[in-house]
Amino acid sequence: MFTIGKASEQSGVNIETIRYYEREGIVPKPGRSAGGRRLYSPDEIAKLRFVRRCRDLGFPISIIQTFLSLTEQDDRSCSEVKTLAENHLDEINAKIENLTRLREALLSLSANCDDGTAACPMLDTLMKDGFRKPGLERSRH
Amino acid sequence: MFTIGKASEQSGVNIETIRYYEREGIVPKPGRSAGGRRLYSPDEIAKLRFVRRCRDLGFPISIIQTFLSLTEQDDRSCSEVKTLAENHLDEINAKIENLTRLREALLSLSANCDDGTAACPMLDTLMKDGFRKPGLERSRH
DNA sequence: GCTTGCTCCTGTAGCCACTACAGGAAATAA
DNA sequence: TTATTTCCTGTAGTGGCTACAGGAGCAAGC
Repeated sequence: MFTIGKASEQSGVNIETIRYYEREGIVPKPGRSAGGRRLYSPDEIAKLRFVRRCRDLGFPISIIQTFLSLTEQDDRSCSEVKTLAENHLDEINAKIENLTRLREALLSLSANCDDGTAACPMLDTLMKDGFRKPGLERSRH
Repeated sequence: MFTIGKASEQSGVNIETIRYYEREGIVPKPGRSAGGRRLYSPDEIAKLRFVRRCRDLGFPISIIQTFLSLTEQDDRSCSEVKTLAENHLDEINAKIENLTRLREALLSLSANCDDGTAACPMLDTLMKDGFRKPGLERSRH
């Protein structure tokens, strides 16, 4: 059994984040030592690592919770996982497209932006009428 | 002069968001009618529209505030704008790269994910040791 | 003048996924 | 026995909004 510091090291999940996951019920509450400290089994650490990897892949917590419950009952979970992964892929593709359009818009806006001019043509364009939104939806960084 | 509803329509900024911008000091406080309602001049509406367009381009509020103060004093603001825009472009490019790597990782993970299997190879891989992070940094949706 | 319905007001809380304290207790090292 | 490190709980902050609740103002129709 490992204290939260070791669990953090081995899973790659920040200590504060581990406690946050516990509070939110994303991972089950671990046992405690006599002094009241959290003690993690290798299995519990594997679960934390799994959450981190899914987060690294950009999955939201709500989907990860579904994944975690699917790993408990193993009958025909795979097709559901695939669907969720495909939906996530669609979202990633949409984001890439959106950012690419943003890049184009920014490039053409800042292209005329050269030193020495009193009024900046980029800010000018953004202030005036007639400028159109570059993409489909706003990128929420 | 226009009420907040008209200002929202003309600027494309949500009513609640306009009040939020005012609270946060992002745009100046407008005048009020006898009954206490906000009244916006065309110039103030143009400013709101400017903020929305910058948000659509993905600029954070802090940068937009710099832009707004640069439009007040027009001496040689342009080179500063260009620098900020270029930094923002770098960030956008980094995000696109990151998301592209994510897509590759997800594609190869879900490729083996076919129906009928009891244990899902994707969840399996994510649970086991040895899986490596796809990109440089985590994509925060 | 009165009702209906729309717009507006303030203030507060929620969203997501953390992160950063403060103030204290327990475990370990020197 | 210190000194340092690690841990504990609880709360508040991040960004950029969005969504209420509970009330007031205002315009149009009857």
